[in-house]
Amino acid sequence: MTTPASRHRATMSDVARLAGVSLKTVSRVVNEDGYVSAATLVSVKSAIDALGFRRNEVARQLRQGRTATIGLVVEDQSDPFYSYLARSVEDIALANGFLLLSASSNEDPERSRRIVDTFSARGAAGIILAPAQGTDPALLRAELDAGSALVFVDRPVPGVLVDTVLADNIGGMAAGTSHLIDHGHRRIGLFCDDASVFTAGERQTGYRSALEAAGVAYDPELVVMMSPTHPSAAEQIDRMLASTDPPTAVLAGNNRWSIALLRHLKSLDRAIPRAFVGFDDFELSDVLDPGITVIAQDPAEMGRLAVELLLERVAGDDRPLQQIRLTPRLIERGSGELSGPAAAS
Amino acid sequence: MTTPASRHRATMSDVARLAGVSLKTVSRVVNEDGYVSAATLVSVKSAIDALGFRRNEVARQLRQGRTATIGLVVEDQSDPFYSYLARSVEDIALANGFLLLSASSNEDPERSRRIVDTFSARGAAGIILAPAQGTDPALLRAELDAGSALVFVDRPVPGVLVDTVLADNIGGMAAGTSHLIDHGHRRIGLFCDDASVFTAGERQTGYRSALEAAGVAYDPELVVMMSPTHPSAAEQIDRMLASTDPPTAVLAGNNRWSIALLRHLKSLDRAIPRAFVGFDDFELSDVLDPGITVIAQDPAEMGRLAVELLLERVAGDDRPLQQIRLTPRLIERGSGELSGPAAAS
DNA sequence: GTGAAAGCGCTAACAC
DNA sequence: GTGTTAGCGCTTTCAC
Repeated sequence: MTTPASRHRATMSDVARLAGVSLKTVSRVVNEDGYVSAATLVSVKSAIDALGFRRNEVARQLRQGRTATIGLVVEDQSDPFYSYLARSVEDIALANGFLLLSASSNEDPERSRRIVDTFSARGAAGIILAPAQGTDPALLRAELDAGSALVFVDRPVPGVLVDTVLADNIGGMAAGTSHLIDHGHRRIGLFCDDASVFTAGERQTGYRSALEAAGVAYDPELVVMMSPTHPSAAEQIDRMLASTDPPTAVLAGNNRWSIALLRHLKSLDRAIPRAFVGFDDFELSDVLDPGITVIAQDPAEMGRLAVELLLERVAGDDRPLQQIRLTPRLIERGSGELSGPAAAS
Repeated sequence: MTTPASRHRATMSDVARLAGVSLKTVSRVVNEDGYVSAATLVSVKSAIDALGFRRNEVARQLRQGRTATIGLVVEDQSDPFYSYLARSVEDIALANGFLLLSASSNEDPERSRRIVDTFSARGAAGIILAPAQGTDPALLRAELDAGSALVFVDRPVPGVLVDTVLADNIGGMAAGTSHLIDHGHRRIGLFCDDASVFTAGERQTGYRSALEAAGVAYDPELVVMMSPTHPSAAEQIDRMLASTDPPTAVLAGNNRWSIALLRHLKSLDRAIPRAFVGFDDFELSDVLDPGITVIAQDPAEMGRLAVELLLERVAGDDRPLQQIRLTPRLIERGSGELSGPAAAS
């Protein structure tokens, strides 16, 4: 291994001494700020090269009171929905000279709070947050009062008014439900997360409103709301499919539920129960047979809008609050177009 | 909990003034360092609460000359392989009080260099790097000389000696190739990235060595090496499958190639050509029909080992260089067990 | 047990 | 054009 007790990193003073100028002149050169004569410019630049000087960003940050860093907190960085969102945030942040601190809340409000707290103490210029359920509004308000910029993605925190980018979960799920109804289904199962998860609550609302609009009675036996990793999730799937009046079509409330359902159905060696529509697109949805019809969100677009809003606020934008809803897109691939018992045209 | 009136963040001096003690005493309380009498402890703590004081980490970092931050640079944060790796790094970093700066190199050495540079200027205690092909060893050595700790994951940079965690790409791909040979295949196609990508080069070596060990002649017509997103990738797949003596089995060099191949085959409405084995596991590999046999890496384990090595170095560990190779695991799911024309037992 | 003073490396304000 | 002086908020050193 190299460097136990090696080279000290050169500072601006070192450069100034070598170039025979003052500290401030070096600062001017490094920051391309103010006027420096051609001759000093050259000598300072060569001193910088000779010493391998690089500006210490921590010192700069302390002096300026702000940093070119933004924090991103999502539920799980390894969930494809969030990893696409994160990648998009990263690209735009980097292009604007900002670095990204990122972390996963694990849907734990305490972990989320600790992360936001630390990001803030590190002087993050702003934070993009997909708040965990149960996040305390008061703590976030304190954060705002302390001067942090904040943008919510995917879900809001009731009572905290900041720029927000959400999907139209109600409209999206209503569209997916109507799509199945249009193909003759009347008994449509819904598997989604617990209603305490904001998006799951909205999606359930969309499901019910589409049923109602079509005059189909709501049957609670057809709705399972829990995490797909919950111990009894598989059992609930079996119970619903084995009931005396089983669903002829199934809706999955998010990508994790889609995958859990498809995996479980395959393990039963049972075809998709006539029809299937999933919320969120996922890799290989088009390669399965039949292709999986989905209500696709655009996580990259969500990330892009969030980071652009944040960067504008950081730059001093004081427009009124922005509340954006992105419209999901129904992508027909086959699984959602399998006809039910009472097929319409 | 409401905020103090001021929009200004309270400092240690503010707390000291309110508590009627010196700055240093507050520092002692905040850092739980040295002895403070019970009475002062109480008054300082209540002043901290009253003002909503939180230590300014940037100032602390400047003074201490180090930060509790580690940087992670991968090819693409939204690639599942790297997102699992990143998630694992994040969890262990957070558990040790470190935050994660993360970015994607996009396989661009210039972007990678800029990121590493910035991480370093921000005082990252260490960096975990999946180096882009073409990364300049001299720049990384300069980084090391400046005192940064560095660990490579997934690939090394020739000539830069730091702790490294790699997969046994040669052994893994040899095992996958032998598996197909054992099932009677003699003409085995290989699709992988260009050999300039370290892992692709090693995997091709593993493929060739397994062929050689079995006395099967190497046929360059059966090997395509390029990015699966390369404009002519689809054309190359078609060409190989339509040749007069097509492969009876196919190997994919990574998860992106597996998905590209499966998608393309589906679009041709063509079954997997007798047999298929992919390097890297991927979501839904078990749900496809037949299930996809893979040579699975363990990205979470790779991340865990890398961050643990890094944290130990940061803590002053000076053991000799660690060079770890993780053994991939062949997971049989059906697609790799379809017999070829000359099936053995 | 506690405090005063110095200084981390930089930028802001204002000289000259 | 360039330099001087402060000081960001904290930790370190050393004195009491």
